[in-house]
Amino acid sequence: MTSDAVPAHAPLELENFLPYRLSILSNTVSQSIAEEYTGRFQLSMTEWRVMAVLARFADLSAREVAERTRMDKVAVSRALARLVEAGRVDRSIHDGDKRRSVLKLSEAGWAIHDEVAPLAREHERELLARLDVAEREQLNRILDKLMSP
Amino acid sequence: MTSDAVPAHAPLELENFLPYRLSILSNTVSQSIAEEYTGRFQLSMTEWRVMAVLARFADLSAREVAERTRMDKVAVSRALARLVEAGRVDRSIHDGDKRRSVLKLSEAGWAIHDEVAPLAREHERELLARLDVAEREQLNRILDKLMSP
DNA sequence: TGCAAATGGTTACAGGTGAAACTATAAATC
DNA sequence: GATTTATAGTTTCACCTGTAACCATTTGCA
Repeated sequence: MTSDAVPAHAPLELENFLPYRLSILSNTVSQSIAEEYTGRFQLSMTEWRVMAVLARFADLSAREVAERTRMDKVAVSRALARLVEAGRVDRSIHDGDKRRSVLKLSEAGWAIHDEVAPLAREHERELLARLDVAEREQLNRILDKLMSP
Repeated sequence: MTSDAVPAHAPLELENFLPYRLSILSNTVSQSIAEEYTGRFQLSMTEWRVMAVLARFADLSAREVAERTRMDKVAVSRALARLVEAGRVDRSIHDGDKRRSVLKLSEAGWAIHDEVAPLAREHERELLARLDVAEREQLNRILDKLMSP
């Protein structure tokens, strides 16, 4: 008989499983922001991330953009190709190292940035509005701990 | 002169921008778990999610799996096709509705589940070990608030 | 009953993605 | 200074993804 040999299995409760919860939340938030700019500016999420980094740190190389965005260097290369093609990013070659590119937002890139950045900020504001001041501090501290090396 | 007409621009500080931090953390965590099973079991992340849901709730339809995993119905359809093909999920047809499928893990599916689930749990345990008890409670409460409808 | 609308699921298409291979340049080593 | 090794960036390949169109079945309703 097998009646006393049935294994327990112990399935995950996805709804309480932290990695799953983080994934759902992150996707929901990122997608709702992306909806605002993908249609309006023909801008993919990876492209926007590259632009946001170049807005904050000018004259980066492609590798540095990849490090800052934590994106794959191939993804960055392709996003940059589209952004340069669209005239949103200016690419030149590094003075002392002909392998490196030197990247910065163009006028047109800044114009888009200055429209998208407030939209993104507004989404963050709405999200944080669900939390009180103490919870926001807690969240920041917790994320710091979870993301530390 | 333009010296008093330079616009502020106000780029996002990605490193303090909540949606971005969530995205980085979520991707890091999910990928480190996925590394454990993609190579060993030829199992994609979407397939694992489908299996985890079917482990917890048997006899779901594909649409119900999509709802529970919050995945696109097309993604679910394709993951199921692969899982059924690999003999990891049994698919039959609903009694009173010939459109619906009725899905459950097979023996082989359960065997994989019983290896992967502990790996996933161990990763969550390691992640949560960075937090004290109070912080864990705070995180759960905060995620509930952020994810509520 | 008959027919339009809704639903479950799959397929086609048009991208996007990472791993690995590749090119060009620079740095290190001898 | 020549040769090996490392680095920046692109291209190729094989695969994954979402949207829209599609088929089959069921439901709603006249």
